Amino acid sequence: MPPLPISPPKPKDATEKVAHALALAIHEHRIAPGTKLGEDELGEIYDVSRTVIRAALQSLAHIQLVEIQRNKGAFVAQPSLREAREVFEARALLEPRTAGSAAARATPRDIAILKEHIAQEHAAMDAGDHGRALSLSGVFHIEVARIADQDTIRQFIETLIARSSLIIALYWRRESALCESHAHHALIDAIAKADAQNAEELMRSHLVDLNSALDLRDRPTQSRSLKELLQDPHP
Amino acid sequence: MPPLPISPPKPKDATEKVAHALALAIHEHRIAPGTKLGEDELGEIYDVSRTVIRAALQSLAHIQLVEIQRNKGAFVAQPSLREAREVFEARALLEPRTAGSAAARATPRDIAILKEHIAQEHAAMDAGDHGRALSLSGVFHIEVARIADQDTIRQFIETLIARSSLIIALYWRRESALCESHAHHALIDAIAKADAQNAEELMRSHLVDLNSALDLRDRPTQSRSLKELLQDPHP
DNA sequence: CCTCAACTCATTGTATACAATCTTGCGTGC
DNA sequence: GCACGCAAGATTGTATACAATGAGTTGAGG
Repeated sequence: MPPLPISPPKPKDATEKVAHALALAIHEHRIAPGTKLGEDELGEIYDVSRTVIRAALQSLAHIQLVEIQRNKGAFVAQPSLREAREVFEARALLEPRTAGSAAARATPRDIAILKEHIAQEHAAMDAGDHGRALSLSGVFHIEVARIADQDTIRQFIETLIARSSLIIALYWRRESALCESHAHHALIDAIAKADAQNAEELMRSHLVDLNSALDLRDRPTQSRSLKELLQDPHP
Repeated sequence: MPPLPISPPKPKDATEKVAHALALAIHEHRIAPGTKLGEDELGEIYDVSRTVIRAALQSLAHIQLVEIQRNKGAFVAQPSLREAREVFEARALLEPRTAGSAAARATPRDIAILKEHIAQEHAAMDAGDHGRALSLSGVFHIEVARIADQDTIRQFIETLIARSSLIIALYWRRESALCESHAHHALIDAIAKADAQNAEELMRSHLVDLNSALDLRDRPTQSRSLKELLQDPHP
């Protein structure tokens, strides 16, 4: 039996490598929303040509992790309040049912993979690496969707998780705990018991909790700098 | 008041132009699933360099209209039976609620746009241009999602509609009618009356009808050539 | 001292050239 | 005659070079 694949399968070509590396950096909050991603700069960092960089950026733009402005370049996306709300509405629509399906289909191996996730999340937390813990908790949701064995919906959820990472970076209420591993642990239990209804309900409340850890209220002025607001007001 | 925008906004750069042209050709069933899309060939047709063609193909690959195989090239996608079922499951999950939202938000102008769609569908049908009629009926669904004013879900629906076009090309039961304009007309009425519940139910049954016009039963052997099946068994 | 405009420079959009990989056809050996 | 292997052609993957657009700067004029 091959080792448990925690991360998605290794990318084969240079473009995917760069795209994954960038996506990971964004998910782990090592690059802030709004950051300019210059092509030459990235090309030098990853030691590939701009051709590869551009392909990777386009790929990330399609899942809305970065925003490409014609003749201006690529920036790490800054989801608006409205987009943030939409993303979590869509997650609330898709993920609970998916968790239920996962509970109905999960194999012992799947459970092991999920538990391995939890372990890694804890390890990252203990190491104080909040970015990595957050990233892993996103992958957890994707893994649940994978177990549900619905590729189409899983792909949608992947993009929603990706955008959620940006949303958390922008709108997380710092006084809130956002300690996801407890909710994830309960979810694993339900899935392991093939209790679809409970899994569905746990996922639903987990998403509600996540939402309340965010500050998605309307606000007259944003906290970001005026310059950023003027150069990228989400047209 | 500007003219009613039936099609999405005009693409600005060469890449988008090519991507839209290719997507339209696929939606109108002018290119069959499985067709090889050579880069040089397309470059000559659209009079742009392979750089542009590759970007367009990657864009289409992301919405799964084409499948790119490393070092082999791009092909018009051939959704498997399983994928076909998943796509319609996802549509059933997303579109009815979206139609309900659309009914709650539609403006008179929105209604006019939808009616214009119906008219164009009828015109295409009368002209015997089934491909164009089919493509327009897809755009109708996208337009409903736009009216619902949920960009995130609209984007998901767009990809589902795109793939549906391929699925219809592959699995349509020719004895079936697939005459969508009646269902669309009823839907417009419900939306115009702001009857969300009725719109939701009409969309649901419309999707059921669509599904029964397809033959998604398991089949031991496919109707396509052995070579195609062996070179692209959907790994 | 401030404003505006033109120019320079940096960055992106596109095209072309080179390298790597796959397909295909032919030739050799059995 | 058939199968295997090798080589030539074709196609994609990547890098580089050129063109076009935008941003920042510097200078003159008010």
